[in-house]
Amino acid sequence: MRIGELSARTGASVRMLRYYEEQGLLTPVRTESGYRIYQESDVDRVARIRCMLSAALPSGVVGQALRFLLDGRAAIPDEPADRARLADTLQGELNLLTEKIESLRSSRDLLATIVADVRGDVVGPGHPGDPGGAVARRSVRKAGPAVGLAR
Amino acid sequence: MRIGELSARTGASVRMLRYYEEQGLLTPVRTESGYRIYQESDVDRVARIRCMLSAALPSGVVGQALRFLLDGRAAIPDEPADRARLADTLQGELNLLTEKIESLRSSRDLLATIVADVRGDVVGPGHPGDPGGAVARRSVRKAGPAVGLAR
DNA sequence: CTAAAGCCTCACACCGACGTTAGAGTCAAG
DNA sequence: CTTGACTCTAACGTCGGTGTGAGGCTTTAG
Repeated sequence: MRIGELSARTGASVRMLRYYEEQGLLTPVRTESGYRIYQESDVDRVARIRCMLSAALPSGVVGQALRFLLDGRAAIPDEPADRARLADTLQGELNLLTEKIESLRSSRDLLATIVADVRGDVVGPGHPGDPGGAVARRSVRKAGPAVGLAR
Repeated sequence: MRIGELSARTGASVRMLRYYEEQGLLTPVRTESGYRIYQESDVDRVARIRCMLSAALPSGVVGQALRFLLDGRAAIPDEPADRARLADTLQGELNLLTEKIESLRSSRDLLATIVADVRGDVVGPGHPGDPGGAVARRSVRKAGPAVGLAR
């Protein structure tokens, strides 16, 4: 497919797709006239890219991770030494990714606490028309630092 | 404490601390001569700010979260309608964040299996005493940029 | 008192991840 | 063949988060 279709199917702008290519995250082939031709699998790939970039992962990490996430074992070298090096590299990125996830989880938990407070706590005395449902009422009363830091 | 000490204790540059203030995320008092004076609690606060910013949360959300942390329930609007809107906004961010986390986790898991694959092949059948955690085992032998990261 | 260290406020610069525009080529349909 | 949608490259603009000075006060140590 060409870039317009990929854009439509992924929600990424044409500009973003070209930018990803510039960064080595996508490598479409070209027609004689220079048009980019993408594969079906690139739809998936773009989704991954956007997810990882939106999590503020360095594009180098994104690129490296993508090569193996999407190309699978085909990219595994034969030489044992090469494989060892590769494993270490990937392990480093794995650790980065894990850190990032922990950081995100911490932020999410903090956000969840706040949401619960806003929804629940301040309901106040005698507010008849209030549709009480969705979220539990009990939460932080004095608004202390209820959430720990991850780091 | 003054800005230098806070910088040293948080690892954030002086520039960053001033920038956070500019964005309303920190509100140190000033001496007569204009020096910023921070509180103990600001150490924690900076850690939270950096955590949330590194998670690429929208600055508005960070600001609201931080305002909540600073002012406690005082930051929650009185008007039920305002509260509802705020809660919805935050809930939306919360959901987005949760999705992002799930997606990243799936990427991480995939990456983990690949690493295990590569490493497992390298290590061979019997390797009992190997603690899976640390990396630097039998790595970079020939050295050289086999898998260079851009940037 | 004086020098060094620390802090202040601009203010310009940079990088990543885009948006936008301009000018030109390509392609399918009428 | 012409038109209009699509694509190309190239370049500049923007915005958030930082680095890096310049020039001038303040505080602290000797």
